[in-house]
Amino acid sequence: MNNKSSSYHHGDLRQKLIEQATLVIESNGVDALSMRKLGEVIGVSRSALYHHFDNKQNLLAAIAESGFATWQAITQTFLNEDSLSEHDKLTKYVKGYLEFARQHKATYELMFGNIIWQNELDTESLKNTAYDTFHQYLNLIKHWQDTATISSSQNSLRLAQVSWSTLHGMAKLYNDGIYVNDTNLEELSQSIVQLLQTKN
Amino acid sequence: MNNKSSSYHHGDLRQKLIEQATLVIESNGVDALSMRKLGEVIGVSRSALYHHFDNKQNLLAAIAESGFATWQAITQTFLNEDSLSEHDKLTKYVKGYLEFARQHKATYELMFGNIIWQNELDTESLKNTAYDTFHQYLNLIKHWQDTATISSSQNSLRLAQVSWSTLHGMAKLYNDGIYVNDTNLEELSQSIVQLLQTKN
DNA sequence: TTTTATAACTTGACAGTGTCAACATAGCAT
DNA sequence: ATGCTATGTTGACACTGTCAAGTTATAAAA
Repeated sequence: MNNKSSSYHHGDLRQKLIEQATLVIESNGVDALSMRKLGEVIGVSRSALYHHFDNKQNLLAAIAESGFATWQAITQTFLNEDSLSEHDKLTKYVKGYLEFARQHKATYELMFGNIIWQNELDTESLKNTAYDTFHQYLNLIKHWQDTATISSSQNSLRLAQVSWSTLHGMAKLYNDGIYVNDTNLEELSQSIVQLLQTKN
Repeated sequence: MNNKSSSYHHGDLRQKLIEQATLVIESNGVDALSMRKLGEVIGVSRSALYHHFDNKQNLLAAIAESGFATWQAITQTFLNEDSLSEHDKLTKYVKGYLEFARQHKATYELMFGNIIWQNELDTESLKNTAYDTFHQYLNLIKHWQDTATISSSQNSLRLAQVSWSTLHGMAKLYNDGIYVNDTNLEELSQSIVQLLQTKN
């Protein structure tokens, strides 16, 4: 009775699934994630997962959402540090973005990948979270333009879109194995900041 | 001796497979491609494909390689037009890149995706082709810096990496469904060009 | 021309996948 | 105690990529 009751109802299975799935994809890639194996590792039958996620894609979406939360927490940490200059915050944002993408390759892939964005899923809250992240970035761009930290010769929205594209593109090119030399990331961060600072 | 043109039951199956597979992925996405169905549609057994490609990934790599060839041909067309100014060529390159990515979503995804770049496959020639493409872009950046078409305040290699990241990131964000408004692409192209032109 | 070697192709099989229907149980609220 | 619901299980289905073993068509060699 003791062992049976303790092993039947898992209690926090949903959270455990997200955590274990994240572990798997970060060490072996998104494609290596199997619903059946995931249940096996946790010690639960293959169908149990479907009481917590309608399908595999929704599990992946949950991982992505927790990824956005992590990134939001990271940025809040240094954006609230009063001792940092605006320029330092900009540099930290750029470097931090690329580091986050590198340290959570698979999660980052999910956050901005077609698996989540091209299909109609239960991703309403995820899409809102993602939009919040971009909206916060747009506000930062505006603020840095106001404080003359970066060039204000361009429309804020477009500059935000273009510069975020740069961050995303570099993260992808690195993560997907096209930019292989990791010591470059520091230099490339500097280049991005420099490009944003140039005026005309 | 010319082996590939020699006709058997099917003539040039290898080429047909690439063409049909491209059709499938461009209309239904890379994930929708099934080796078995592909053979079925062409009228050949499931195992026939493996006499032309060691595995599915190598078929995808072949599609990617033909994608690089297409892109190379497109750029050559307008880069050789003497009537165009350097500034026009730059604009055409940026707009053309984003349009190419949009018109060949799935092929573009393969060209720069982890499927090809993260595994060790028969991709030596593919990787060389890809490297040639980037090398040509780097030379263009140098040339445009020499002709004062764009800013020369940054190291050429780094500027090439950063600006290519911008192109790639924007293409990905658009293709993966995060940037949904297609009328933006024209404006965003202008923004990229403008950013490259600014001097300090 | 006949033989032979080889490239192209087929069938059968295996291990794996996501997901659903049907059933079973645990634990809580009534 | 009774019933409800969340949570779990097993069996099954229709897929998937890929390989081993066998077959045939065609080009080269005899």
